[in-house]
Amino acid sequence: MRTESGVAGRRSFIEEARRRQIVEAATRVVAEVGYGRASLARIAERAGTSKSVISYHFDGKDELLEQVARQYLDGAGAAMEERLADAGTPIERIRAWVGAQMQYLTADRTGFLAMVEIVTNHRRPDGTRPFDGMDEEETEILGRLLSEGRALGEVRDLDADATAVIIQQSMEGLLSRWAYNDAFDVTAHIPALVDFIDHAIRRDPG
Amino acid sequence: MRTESGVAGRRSFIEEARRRQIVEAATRVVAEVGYGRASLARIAERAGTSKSVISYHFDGKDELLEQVARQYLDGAGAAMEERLADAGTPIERIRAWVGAQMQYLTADRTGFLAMVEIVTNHRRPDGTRPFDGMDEEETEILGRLLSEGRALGEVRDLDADATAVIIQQSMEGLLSRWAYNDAFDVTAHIPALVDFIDHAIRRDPG
DNA sequence: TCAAAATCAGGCCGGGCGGCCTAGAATCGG
DNA sequence: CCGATTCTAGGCCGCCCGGCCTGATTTTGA
Repeated sequence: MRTESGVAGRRSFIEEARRRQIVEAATRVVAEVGYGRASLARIAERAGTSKSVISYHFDGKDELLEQVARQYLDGAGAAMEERLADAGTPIERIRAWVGAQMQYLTADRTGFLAMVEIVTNHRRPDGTRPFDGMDEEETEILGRLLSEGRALGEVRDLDADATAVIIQQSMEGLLSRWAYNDAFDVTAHIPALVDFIDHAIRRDPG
Repeated sequence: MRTESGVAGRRSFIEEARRRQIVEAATRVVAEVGYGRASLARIAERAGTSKSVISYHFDGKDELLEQVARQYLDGAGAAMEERLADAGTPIERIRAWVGAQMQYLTADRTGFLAMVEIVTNHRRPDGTRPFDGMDEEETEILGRLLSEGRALGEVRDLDADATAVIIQQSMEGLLSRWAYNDAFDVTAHIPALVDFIDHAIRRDPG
C-alpha cells in the first residue's frame, strides 16, 4: 500500500473500492461464522478474491477487523449525534434517545453482529481489548439528562450515574438477546423498553 | 478413560481430582486470555501437567470447555432454585429474585468470565451454539410473577412477557458492563437496579 | 507379591492459520 | 505508444493448534 494509512482521500479509486468490498465481505463472514472462524482465506473467498489482496490493501487482519467494527460504530455515532434532540423535557429526550439508538442498532443485523463479535473478542497482542470503555460517553449523556430531569422535578430521586448505566445496559441487554436469537423480535420490544424506562425514572407516573 | 462418560460416580478418585484440577485451570485460563487464546497447551501448563493428561481425562477440548461452562451454570441454577422465595408479594419476590441472581453471579468473577466467554464463543463443528436459549426458563419465571402481580393489582398494566425479557436482559446488561470493566463496582449498582425495576413495574409507586 | 490396569510426559503429525514472496496482469502517465 | 507503477493470484513459509502414539511409571487387586 503506497498511501501511508492515516490520511484518507489520498487513496486511489481502486483502493477505495477494494477496501469497501473487503470490509463488506469481512463483515458478513464474521457475522456468519463468528470471530474465531473468520479467517483471511474465508474472507477472501467471500470477496471473490485472494488473500494477498487483503494483505495488500490492509496492514493485516487486525487492521481489517478493527476497520469493520470502527466503520459500524462511526456510523452509529454519527447517526446518534444527528438525532440527539435538543427539544423537549429531559425524559422526552431520553425516550427519543433510547428509541433512536435501538432503532439504528437493529437496522443492520449483519453489521451489528460483526461489530459485537469483534468488540468482544478482538485483542491486541498483549491481551488488552482495543474497544474498551466505548459506551461511557453515551452513559454520561444519559447521566446529564437524568440530572437535568431531577433538577426540574420531572425525574424522581435517584442516583443519576448509576441509573444512566442501568438504562444504557438495559438497551445493550435487549440487543444481546436479539444477537443470540434471530427469531427474537427486538423492534416489538422497543416501545415496552421505552415505557419501562419512563416509569422507572419518572417522579409522577401517569 | 475407561468409565464411559455419562454415568457419574463410577469415576476413580484420581479421575475426579484430575478433572476438577483441569476444569479449574481451564476456567482461569479462559477468563484471563479469552476463549480464542485458551489452548490446551496453556491450560495444561496452568494445571502443572501435560496436554495428554487432558486428552486422557476428557474427550477433547470441546468437552472440557463445555464442562467449565456447565459447571458454573449448574451451580447458578441450583443456587437460584434454592433461593427462589415462595413468600411475599410478586414484586417482593421479583426483587428478591433479581437481587439473589445478581449477587450469586458476581460472587465468582473468574468463573463468570469463563462462562461468558465459552457460552458466547463456543460452537459445534456445524457452527451452531450449544448454549442456546438458556435464560428463557428464567424469563418465564419472571413473566409468571409479573402476571400474578398484574392480577393482584400490584403491577401496572404492561406486557408481562416483554417486560420479563427486559428485566432479565437489564440484569445481563449490567453483568456485561462488569465483565468488560473490572473496575466497575457492580454490587454497588444492584440496589439501584432493584429500585429501577420496582418503579418500572409497580402500579402505585411510593 | 506381581501381573494387569490406569495414569502420565514428551514427542510427533496433519492441518489451518496469517504473512510474505514472486511473477505476471492491469492500469497509469507522459 | 510504452516504461513505470499499481494491483492481483497463487504458492510457500513458519507457527501454533488439537489430537494421537509410545513408552515409562504408578496404582490396583487378587
